[in-house]
Amino acid sequence: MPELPEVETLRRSLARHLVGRIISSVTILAPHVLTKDSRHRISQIIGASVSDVNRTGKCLAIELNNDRTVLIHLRMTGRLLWNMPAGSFDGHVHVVWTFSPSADAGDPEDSLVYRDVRKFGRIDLVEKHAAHQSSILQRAGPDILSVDFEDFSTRIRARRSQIKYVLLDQQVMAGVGNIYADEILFDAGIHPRARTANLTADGMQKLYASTRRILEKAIECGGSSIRDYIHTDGEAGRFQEQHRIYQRGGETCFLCGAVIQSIKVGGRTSSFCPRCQRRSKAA
DNA sequence: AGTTCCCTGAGG
DNA sequence: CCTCAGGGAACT
Repeated sequence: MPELPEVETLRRSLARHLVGRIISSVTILAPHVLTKDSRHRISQIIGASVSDVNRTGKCLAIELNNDRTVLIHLRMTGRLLWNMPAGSFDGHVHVVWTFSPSADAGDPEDSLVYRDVRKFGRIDLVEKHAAHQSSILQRAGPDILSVDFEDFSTRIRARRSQIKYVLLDQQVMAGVGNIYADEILFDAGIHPRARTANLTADGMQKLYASTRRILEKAIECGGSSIRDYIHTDGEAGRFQEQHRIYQRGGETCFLCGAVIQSIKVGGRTSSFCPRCQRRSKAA
């Protein structure tokens, strides 16, 4: 569920907390969440300091000053929590990093916890120049906010399929998941099952504009907090208050009052307004 | 492009 | 108790 806006919100707060800090220890409680070949190399990060925190799609990259990178993909239920009280640790805490106090500020020792109820998330440790070969990144296309209109439309049109299926395909472009795919398609007035080959020039323009508008607005709101999703410091995002279509099947459309439909596309629940999102018109 | 798997909490 | 959701890989 953390998608591009949630991961970008995380990236910003991690960058604030971590850059310049030295990793003093790593405790692995569930080896399973580390990729196989990184498990025995994890000690390579001890003593290194964090130089930067980057993001591609839904993947976080914690860059270290020893030419190593820690890649983290949270999948469904992964969470990164800053200074989680040790007393509230439960069976879902899988990795704990500690950071030594910075020399100048006299900070206390801080910790970053990786907690993941379903254990779908993955963490990898790679050499910086080989990060794109990690099992977490090797299939990912470019970050969807990094492409221009030309590239965007070329990539979409290269797949002859249902538009929502293509938006969810991280190989085409990375970052959009089920929530934002539904919100973007509603905003653009495009049916989730519209064939990419049938998109008009105007439809493609709208799709590009809506993708940027929705994702950028969601980032401004600190992402969406649904179910138990919270950010590193425990605060919630606010974009869920602006959801107009996601998980609203059976309710009425805010724009036209029609009953919102719920169908499956690519195995994912998809809500759309049958009046605002015409399949035949493709926008 | 559909299915299965991973995994667990939530809801019926 | 049973069923389902869901990101992504792997398989068909």
